[in-house]
Amino acid sequence: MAEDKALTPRSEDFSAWYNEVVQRAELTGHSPVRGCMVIRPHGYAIWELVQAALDGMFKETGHENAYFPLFIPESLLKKEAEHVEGFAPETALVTHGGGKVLEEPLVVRPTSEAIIWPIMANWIQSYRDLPMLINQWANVVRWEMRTRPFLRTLEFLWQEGHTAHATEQEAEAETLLILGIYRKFMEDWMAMPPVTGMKTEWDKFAGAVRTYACEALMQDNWALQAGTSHNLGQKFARAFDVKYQTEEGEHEYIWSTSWGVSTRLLGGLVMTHGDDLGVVLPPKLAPIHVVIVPIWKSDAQRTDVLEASARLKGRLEGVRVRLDDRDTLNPGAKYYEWEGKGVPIRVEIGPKDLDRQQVTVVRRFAVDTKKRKLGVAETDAPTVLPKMLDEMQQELLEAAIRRREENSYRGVTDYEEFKRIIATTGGFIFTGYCGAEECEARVKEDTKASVRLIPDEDFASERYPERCICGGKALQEVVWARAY
RNA sequence: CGGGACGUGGCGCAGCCCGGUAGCGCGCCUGAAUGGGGUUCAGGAGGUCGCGGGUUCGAAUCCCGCCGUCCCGACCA
Repeated sequence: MAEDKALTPRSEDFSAWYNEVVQRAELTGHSPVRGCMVIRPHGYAIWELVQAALDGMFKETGHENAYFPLFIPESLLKKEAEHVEGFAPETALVTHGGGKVLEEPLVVRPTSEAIIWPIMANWIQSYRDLPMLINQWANVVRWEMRTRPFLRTLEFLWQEGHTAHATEQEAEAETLLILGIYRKFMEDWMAMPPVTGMKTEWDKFAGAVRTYACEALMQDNWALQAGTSHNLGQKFARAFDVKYQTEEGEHEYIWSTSWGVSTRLLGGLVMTHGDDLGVVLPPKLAPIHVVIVPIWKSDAQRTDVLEASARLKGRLEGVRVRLDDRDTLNPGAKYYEWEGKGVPIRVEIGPKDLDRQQVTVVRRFAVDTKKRKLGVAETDAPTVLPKMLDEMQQELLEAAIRRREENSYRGVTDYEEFKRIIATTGGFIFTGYCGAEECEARVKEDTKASVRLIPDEDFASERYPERCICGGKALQEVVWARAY
């Protein structure tokens, strides 16, 4: 499918590799619109698995889906001062409709707080209506200067949760619950273990009181902000006049949250696991778990191997199997194609296998390379393959955790050492921090690394240095990295 | 938005300097053989040369303007 036989190796040019690999795997395609991408069927199938898993987790925790309009009257977006300041510069504005100039321009949603809260305000009357836990799956538009497939596009798909609570504590609990769900999803499904924590004051969501985030380390040791959960306090409630009546008959503003993950996750998936052959998919998010490649030389063999292939396919319950019986491609060509797309397991069935009553099983990756290719008795395959998929999922996670730990540097105090790490290996650098925005700005200027977050108790060091890397007194610990 | 490069069949490119009516590789279609790591041979289809204007007998090629893409920077939950 692809024009060149080999991908640019990751070690040579990670960015070029990334662009090539998403094309090679047919995850994305070019569009005639600047900065917008096409998500092709294989990419969209992965997104559907992401959606299904997250949607289930949201519903288990009491959330319901709804859908709100794409367009936001400009006046509504302007109601929350910080929010508009943050988003106005990157919005698309519809000024004409039906051939006429609109009386009021419509903003194409960059996020939906400004359209959701005026509507939800009417849904909420009483304390009995709370908490109100709403999610929507939608597309949003942000007019970014520079775009990259999945990582930053003008239009992207995401989910955005919006919840209303009676108390500040409940809103904070919700914000943290979702952060936990995101983390669990990234670990258990994506095998992309993030570091979690809180954003600095100046890096939080426009209009939030606190922003929590998941930051995952990619193979080039740059960080990817993979999900955010915001405690909005009463800022939006006040801006959009969202009140409820308490048991005592008083009128109070609600406390709200919002949270989201997007198709950017797919970029993270590629950059976390991909190799120089293409994408590597964790089995839980692989649209195809097992591809069967039949091999034959004569028509008689063709009949036999196709029959054996169909038999195996029928016995693999709960496994997503694809039988690649195209006779226009050589087996080798098929291997490359499916490896590029990240299919976890390939099963080859040829005359030699039939003779031995076995199938040849080839794993897309293997920590123990001796296990990459094995003969498995045909009768055992239906039990061996599902087990193998579970192992692969686990191995990917373990490898990613190992990589994150190996590339995390703790207790760094010397700025020269900090600069050296950023300039050579990169990774997460945990340091003491004075808390000054100017301090981060200077480091950013010097090294392009930024404060990713203030790590939560699961990631914080036992003791962090007393001094910030600027030499000032450290008030807290932060994690630095170069970021996408 | 500043600096640089580039827009030519689906993809990647050559041709442009020195104007004469478009070519290569991959992919695609047909047929045959092949088939355990990107198969081979033969035949074939496919192009408003980014858009608009100008110069010229004649423009992919020269000139002007616009649009777009990529890289660096600025910007970026």
